[in-house]
Amino acid sequence: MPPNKKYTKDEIVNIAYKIVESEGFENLNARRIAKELNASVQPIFHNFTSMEELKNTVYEKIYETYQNYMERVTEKPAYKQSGLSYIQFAKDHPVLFKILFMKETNNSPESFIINDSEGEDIIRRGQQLTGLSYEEQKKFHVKVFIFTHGIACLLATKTVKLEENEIEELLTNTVLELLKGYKEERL
Amino acid sequence: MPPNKKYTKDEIVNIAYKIVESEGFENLNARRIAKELNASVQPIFHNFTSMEELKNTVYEKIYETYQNYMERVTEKPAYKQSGLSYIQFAKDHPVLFKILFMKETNNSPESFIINDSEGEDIIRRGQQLTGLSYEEQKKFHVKVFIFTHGIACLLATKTVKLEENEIEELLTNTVLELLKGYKEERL
DNA sequence: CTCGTTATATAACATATGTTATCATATATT
DNA sequence: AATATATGATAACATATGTTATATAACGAG
Repeated sequence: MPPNKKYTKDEIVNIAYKIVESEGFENLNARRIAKELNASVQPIFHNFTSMEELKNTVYEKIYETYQNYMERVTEKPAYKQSGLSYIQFAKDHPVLFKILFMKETNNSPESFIINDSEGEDIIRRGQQLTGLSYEEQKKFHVKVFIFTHGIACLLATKTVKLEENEIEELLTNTVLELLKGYKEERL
Repeated sequence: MPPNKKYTKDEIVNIAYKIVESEGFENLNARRIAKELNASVQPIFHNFTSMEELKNTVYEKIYETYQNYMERVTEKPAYKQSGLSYIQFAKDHPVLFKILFMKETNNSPESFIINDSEGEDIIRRGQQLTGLSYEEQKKFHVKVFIFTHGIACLLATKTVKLEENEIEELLTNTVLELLKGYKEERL
C-alpha cells in the first residue's frame, strides 16, 4: 500500500561512509547526507532512529573495511602480511585508521591483543620462524607491533610518505635486525 | 578612566588550555570558558577578536608545554632522553600529544625532521655512540623514531599502560637490539 | 565631583545541526 | 476504483555556539 522506497538504508549508509572516509565523523550531518542523496532529511530518520544509530552503522562498516584488509592472503608469510596489511590500511584509508586506532574511545588494535586464542596462535606461528620461547616471542611480537603501529600512524597523519616497496623493506629489515640483535644479546 | 580589568588575557587562555588539555578542542567554546571564569562571554571577545584567535593562542601554549618536555636535561644521554621525553609527554598529556602529533592539520613531529641543522646535529651525536656512517645513522635514527612514536601513540590513546621504568627498558633494549642486529647484518 | 573611556553583563541575532510535526502522494490490497 | 499506509518534502522547533548591540558601571583625569 505504501509508495516504493526511493532511498534505501544501504544507500544512506554508503553516502555517510564516503563522507566519513574523506572527512571524518566531524563533517557528517543529516543535511549533508540528504544533499548528496538529493533528498530531504526524512529518508534518513525513516531508516534510522537517530544520527547516533546511523553513525554506529557507519562505524561497523569501517571496521569491516579494516577486516577485509587483515584477511588478505598473499604469497607472503602470514606473519609479515598482517603487518603490511595493517600499514596498507592506514595508507589507503588514513581517516578510517585514525577513527579505529588513534582515538581512545574505540577498541584497541586487536593485532596487539595477545590474550585471546587468535593472539596465542599468532605467537605460536611466530615461534616457528624465530625459534624463540613463547614468552620471548610474545615480547618480540609486541616490539614488532609497536614499530608497525608507528609506521601506520605516521602514514595516517601523512607525516611521512612511503611507497609499498619502501614499507616492506623497512618493516622486513627492522624485524630481522630486531631478531638478530635479540639473539645476539642472549649469548 | 576605564574600570579595572577583572579578567585578563592570561586567565582566559589558562582556563581554555585546561579545558583542551582534558577534553580536547571539541569541547572548547565561549560559554564554557565564561562559566569557568564566572563571567559572561564578553571578556573573551574583548581580549580576542574571535574564538579562532583564542584557539591559536592555546595551540601555541600546548606547543610550549611540549617544548618544555623536550628541553629537559637529565643525567641520561641526550639521545636517549629525547625519546623518553617525547614518550613522557604523550603519557602525561595524551590529549595534547594527539593534538600535536596525531592529526594531519598540524606540523610533523619535529624530532623526525632530519633536514634542518638541529636534525643534523642529532645524527652526528648519534654517530659518536653507534659508530655508523652519516647515512647509516640517519636510517637508524628513523627506525628509532618510528618505534618511539609508536609507543607514544599507544600511550596517548591509552591502548597500553606502561610505567616509566618499563618504558625506559623497552626503548633501551629495542634500540640496542636494532643496532646490534644492524651491525651483525652488515658483516 | 564630574565626565569620558572601556570592561562587563544581558540579551539578542545568526547559523548549524538533530529531530519532528504536518501534509501530500504513490501503490498494494480490497 | 477506493483506500489505508508508509514514504518523502517542507517547514518548523530545540539546542548549541559564535558573535554583537546595548546598557551599566567603575575609575582616573580634569
